[in-house]
Amino acid sequence: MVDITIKDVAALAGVSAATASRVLSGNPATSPQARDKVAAAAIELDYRPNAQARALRSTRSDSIGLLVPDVRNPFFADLAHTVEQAALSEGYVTLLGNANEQKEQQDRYLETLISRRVDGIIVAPLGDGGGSIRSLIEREVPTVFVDRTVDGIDVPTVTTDSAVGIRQTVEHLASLGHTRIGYISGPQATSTGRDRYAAFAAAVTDAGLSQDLDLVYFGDFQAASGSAGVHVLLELNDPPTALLAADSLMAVGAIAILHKLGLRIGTDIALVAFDDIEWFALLDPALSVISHSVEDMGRIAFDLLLEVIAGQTPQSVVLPSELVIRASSSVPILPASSRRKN
Amino acid sequence: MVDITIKDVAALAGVSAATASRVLSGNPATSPQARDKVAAAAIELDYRPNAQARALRSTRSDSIGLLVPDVRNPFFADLAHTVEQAALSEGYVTLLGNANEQKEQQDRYLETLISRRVDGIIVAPLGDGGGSIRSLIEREVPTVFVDRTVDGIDVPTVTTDSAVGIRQTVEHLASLGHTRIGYISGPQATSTGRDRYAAFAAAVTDAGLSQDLDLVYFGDFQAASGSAGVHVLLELNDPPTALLAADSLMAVGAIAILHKLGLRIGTDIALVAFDDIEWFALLDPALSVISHSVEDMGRIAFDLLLEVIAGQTPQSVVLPSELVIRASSSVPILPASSRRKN
DNA sequence: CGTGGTCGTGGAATCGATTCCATGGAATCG
DNA sequence: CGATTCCATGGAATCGATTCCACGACCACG
Repeated sequence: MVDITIKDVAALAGVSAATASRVLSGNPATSPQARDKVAAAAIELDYRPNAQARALRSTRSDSIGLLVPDVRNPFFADLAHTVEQAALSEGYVTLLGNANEQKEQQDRYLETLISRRVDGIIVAPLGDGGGSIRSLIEREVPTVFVDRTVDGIDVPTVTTDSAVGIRQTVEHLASLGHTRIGYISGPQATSTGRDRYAAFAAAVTDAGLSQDLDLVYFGDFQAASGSAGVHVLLELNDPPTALLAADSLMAVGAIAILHKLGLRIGTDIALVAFDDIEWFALLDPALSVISHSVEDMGRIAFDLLLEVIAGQTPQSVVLPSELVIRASSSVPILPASSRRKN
Repeated sequence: MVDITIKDVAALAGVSAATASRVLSGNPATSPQARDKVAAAAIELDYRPNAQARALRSTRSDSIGLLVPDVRNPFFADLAHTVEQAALSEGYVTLLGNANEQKEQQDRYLETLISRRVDGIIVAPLGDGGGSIRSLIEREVPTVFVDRTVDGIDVPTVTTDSAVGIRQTVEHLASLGHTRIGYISGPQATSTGRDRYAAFAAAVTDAGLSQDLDLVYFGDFQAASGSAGVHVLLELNDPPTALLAADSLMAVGAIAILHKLGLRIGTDIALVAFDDIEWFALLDPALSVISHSVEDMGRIAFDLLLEVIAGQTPQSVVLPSELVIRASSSVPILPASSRRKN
């Protein structure tokens, strides 16, 4: 690697390194001549400042960290995209990390981000408030949580009020005649897993539907557990006639297994998924979803982070969710006798 | 931000910064007593080395850059995931950037990665060899291209031999009776766009099918252009009876518009997509695809990068592709007279 | 008992950029 | 015209960690 330093630029321009630095960082205390010479020299040499050295001295790195639980989850891919675009427009680079829904990898990435002295971190956290999450707070690294929260850790967050969408969904399914709704839950180690489960339980109770605990399967937000959940729920003596999956990947797993079992979604069994993904509208039948805005979530998270970096303590934001009804949950339930058996 | 430096650790341990540094970086020239005291002090203070300062002095940053054209494209999300896992297992952190299929943003990210002095860069490049791509080479930054190449830039690459899968697809469609295959191409500014188009043209010629130029639509690898392509191709006086989309996002766009037009995929029109995405198997009918291994591509790209960083010049690798036949292209073509009109 | 060698250690230089401080020349004012 | 302010500039300190170099302590050998 051929490295060109500010001294090379200064030498070619015939000024000192100090002056070169001033010109290159837009310090007004420079003469037009110096400005021209340094600018020309920098272009001539194709000079790129060493971000390491700059950050070392000025204690800012113009970079933020974004830690998501799974890049392959379209929701988080979209989130990464919007955060990155928002950050870029403010001159920040986003270092994206992937925790793979594993606390261990999350900790490893947080360590790295801390030691790289990023200016701030946006994280969709998992696990409890232990490990590196705690370090983050103790070291006063500007931090914002997205999508999920952590008990006992008080940082600004951007979350979705899942309860509204889930209540709408349960009421919608109840109005179609469903009395037994199967719920494929997220892990209780995540706040979204817990919140959505609580919202589901409350909505089911209020709607006067079956509160049979067997109707809940606890997955891990990954596709395979969606398949497993469907398997378990359909094995019940009195299986559900409708399913609600707590995230898109588990919904994908559920769809795959329902296809394999020969069950027609929307006719034999209703299905609704949390998270609105472009692909869901393309399925046949199109999937009903509980929708919330990733764009808003990403942009607001970054805005909050900027405020935290500036030393303020902004209020947390809760975004709405709402049911979008499509073909996968629009047909009234058939009498049990006329339903196909698998 | 509360920062604890190596001096704090050294002071608490009662040794000099030099000794503390030696202990912490595993230098053998240290006494057991010093080792114990420094280790205890580091834990006591929850010390994290400043990666900036370390990288500044030692000229390695233990990080690599990965630049993809679009994180929201499942193929690249998967690629990011595999590269990241491979890198992590070797102690490297991956800084992921998103070019958004725009040369300008690609250049901006490359600038940033260069100035952060990453140890190496894996990039799925776009555009010609100008701009920052050229700087990369001139500065001898260890670089590996994945998925795509750039004319005139000679760095190790990992690509897919699209020709085999495309030839299989054309032959397969021909055997079902299709004579007019519509092709939704990627942009000719990318090597994959050009290669796949050339492969398609050659295969069509060899199979003795229509070489009508109107049957080719040039898209941009994004969903909207898939929809536009279908629109244009179906407007032809003699429209195609089968479609091949050059990537998954354009296939998604194509599927969306075909649904809207009321055309049944697999029956009214055959459809095959390049890139095997989990979701494609879930569609009804399941989508035939040209499959190639992202896992191999990501892992090999990282292996090559390690070799380049070590000063070697490894051979480029070309991975195979193959047709996977599913329901979207398995029914022989119906006589034109019996087909539905849109 | 003196010399040579090993070994752990601390001081100081270093990486590249930024920034404080002092300097000298030009400009402005009384 | 002398005194004061202003401003561009270069020298030097600085950020935090690594590493070269030299020093002193200790052991061993002749």
